[in-house]
Amino acid sequence: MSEVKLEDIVSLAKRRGFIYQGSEVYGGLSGTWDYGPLGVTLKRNIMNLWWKTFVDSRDEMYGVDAAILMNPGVWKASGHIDTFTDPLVECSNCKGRFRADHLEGDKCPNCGKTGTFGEARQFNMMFKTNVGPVDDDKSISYLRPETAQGIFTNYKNVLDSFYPDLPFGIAQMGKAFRNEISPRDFIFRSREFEQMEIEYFIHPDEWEQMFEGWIKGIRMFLTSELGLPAESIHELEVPEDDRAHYSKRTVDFEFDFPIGREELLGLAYRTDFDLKNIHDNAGKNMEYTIKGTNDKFIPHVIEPSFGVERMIMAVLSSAYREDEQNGEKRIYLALPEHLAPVKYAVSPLLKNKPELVAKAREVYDALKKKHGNVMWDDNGNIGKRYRRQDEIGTPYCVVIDFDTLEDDTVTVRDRDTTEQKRVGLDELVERQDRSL
RNA sequence: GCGGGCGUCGUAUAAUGGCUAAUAUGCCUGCCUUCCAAGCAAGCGAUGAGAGUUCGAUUCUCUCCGCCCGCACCA
Repeated sequence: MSEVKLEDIVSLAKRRGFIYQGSEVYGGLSGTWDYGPLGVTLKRNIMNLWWKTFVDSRDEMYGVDAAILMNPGVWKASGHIDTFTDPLVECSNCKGRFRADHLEGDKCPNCGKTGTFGEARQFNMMFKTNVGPVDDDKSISYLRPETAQGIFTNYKNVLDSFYPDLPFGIAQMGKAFRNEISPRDFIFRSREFEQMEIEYFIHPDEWEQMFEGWIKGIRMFLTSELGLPAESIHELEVPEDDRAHYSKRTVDFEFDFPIGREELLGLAYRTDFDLKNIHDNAGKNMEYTIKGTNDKFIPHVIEPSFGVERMIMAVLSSAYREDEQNGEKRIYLALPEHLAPVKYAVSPLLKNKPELVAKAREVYDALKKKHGNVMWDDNGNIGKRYRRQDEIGTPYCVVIDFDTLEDDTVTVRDRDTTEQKRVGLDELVERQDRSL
């Protein structure tokens, strides 16, 4: 399973309508990806599952959906304008480029020459744009490089509307943009991506136990909900040197991707850094008063930050299977049933028998009405349909044959075992599955 | 962003400075088919974009775009 190659996933994703290169007909645009009919469903299933797990099924969570364009003051205060701007210098000898603030002296780390560096140039990883019709310095804004700030800027609004007890959290899913120097590895690092983030507001005295609680919650989500194999998930305690300056503890959840072990999501204790910024810079009181007391303080924050595309890549690569069937290679996606873009494929055993087709249509309509994500498939022969559905991860293929006409039972074929069971129609339609 | 490699139907591959760019698979239409890519027949579908050299370029050259590998980057 660790032998899954990224190119196999990319090829399947394109061939079967999950993920295409962005702007492909115009030659593409580096770092962008488009989701096809199956991909968008898979993606939404994952996002809905996350929302259901961390927001809908909890009492202390609140959702928001903030604007992508924000007042540039946000990015000044957050440090993004300063720290996302890396001064780069170029060596005139070997043409290598390096971050000026990472160099020791004027010796080129590549070719070893000294005194070959030109002037440092700024490179900002935020996408800059202009708000309003006038293109001048005053109109500059940025596409958000993270969704977190849209939560912090609404912290006060949520307080005013709900005044929840601590601890409570605000969650958001949405697009973020980073002008990466080199987007790579399929959807793993792209310039436009989607985040799912929570800012969990706590009393500072409780941060350690809250942090542990989030570690457990995340583990549970990755394994029980997303169905990722526990042995492929690794928790990395990020050492102080590698942490953001405001973070007192960060744990990266890493995953064994086809491209190697890489970060899947991050969990960071951000202290009161962000709210304090707003408190100090925007002149707004961000303090929280414990109800019935005069105990006032700026809440601290624990931030789980998920990348949607990385979840998708983890799910796809851990679901990708190849095995042998009658001497032929069989490719299938062992997706958890509740994530699969198509849950049932319905076929008449034979396409040229009108009574079978009519009955199959009935079954299809009934299942579609009940479950939504059901596909009609009468292409070629039955074996071909099975293989086709295997590749897109459809857990169940329902086949209507001559017996169905007699006793209202159908064949349900299982994707992973390829075994077939005879199931009553009523039982199938009323079957409770894990809904999203 | 640097260095190297690469770019041919949806996918995977082949070939060529000159006839209609080939094969498999896929897709599609018809026939057939009583459970794991069967068969028959017809069809669709590509030289990434632009410029140059040339009588003629998919092939050679250049620019751009994109992909892959390494370096760097990944707040």
